[in-house]
Amino acid sequence: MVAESLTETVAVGLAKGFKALGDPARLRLLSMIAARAGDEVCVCELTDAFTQSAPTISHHLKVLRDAGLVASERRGTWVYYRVVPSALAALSQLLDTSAMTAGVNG
Amino acid sequence: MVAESLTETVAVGLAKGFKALGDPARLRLLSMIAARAGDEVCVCELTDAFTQSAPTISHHLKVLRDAGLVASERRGTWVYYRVVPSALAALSQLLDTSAMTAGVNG
DNA sequence: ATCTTGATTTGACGAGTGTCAAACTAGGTG
DNA sequence: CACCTAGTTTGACACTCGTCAAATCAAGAT
Repeated sequence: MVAESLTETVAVGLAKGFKALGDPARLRLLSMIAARAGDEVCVCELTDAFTQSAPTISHHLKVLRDAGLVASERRGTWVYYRVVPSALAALSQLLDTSAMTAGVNG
Repeated sequence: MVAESLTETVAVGLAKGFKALGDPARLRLLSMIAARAGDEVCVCELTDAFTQSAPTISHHLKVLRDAGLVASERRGTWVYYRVVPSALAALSQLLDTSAMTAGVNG
């Protein structure tokens, strides 16, 4: 990761992703969804695991969805969420590169 | 990354880190600092590269510092910033694990 | 059609955030 | 000392965010 490669435009897009992760509730939501490993998680399961109200959970899921970190699908009465691995990988890679770059040379 | 391993307390700490990255200016700042690879970057260099005012840049650097992502040191008239690789690695790892977990199994 | 359950949307409110101008601190120079 | 440059802190303001209650939408059951 080089400074010149991170233009304002690119930074805005990436920041959107990190911003979505910048809330404990959303981080836990993503964690629970990711733990399903390919399977989806019903929203009802998620709301049950949190103290926050259903509208609040729905709001957080929307933020994660708008950031492209998760995707949702309705099947009958229930809505299922799953992670978007490539999106998470992109964010991870940015930090990983930074860490390595910082440790490798001088 | 398993859902049960991400307790509320842990989530709060990690979210703090991601939250600090959730702003384009801070992401670019971190990028510029990380690009120095072991060396430090003078604040004067950073302020010159941004359209925002010096107080604003100083504020963003403080947010990154409070999140433990960067460290600062004063030498004479100037203040130098450097990344904290372990902190970035921790955040990166969380996302990396998520992505892999989600892609590996069902 | 009516009712029930699951999920999202709307509206509102308090708390937090990004930004700048102005004031202030830290260190060096005349 | 006075002065200057580098950087941070303070105060203020508009804007966003997290949260919930109430209303609404979606799909099935009676």
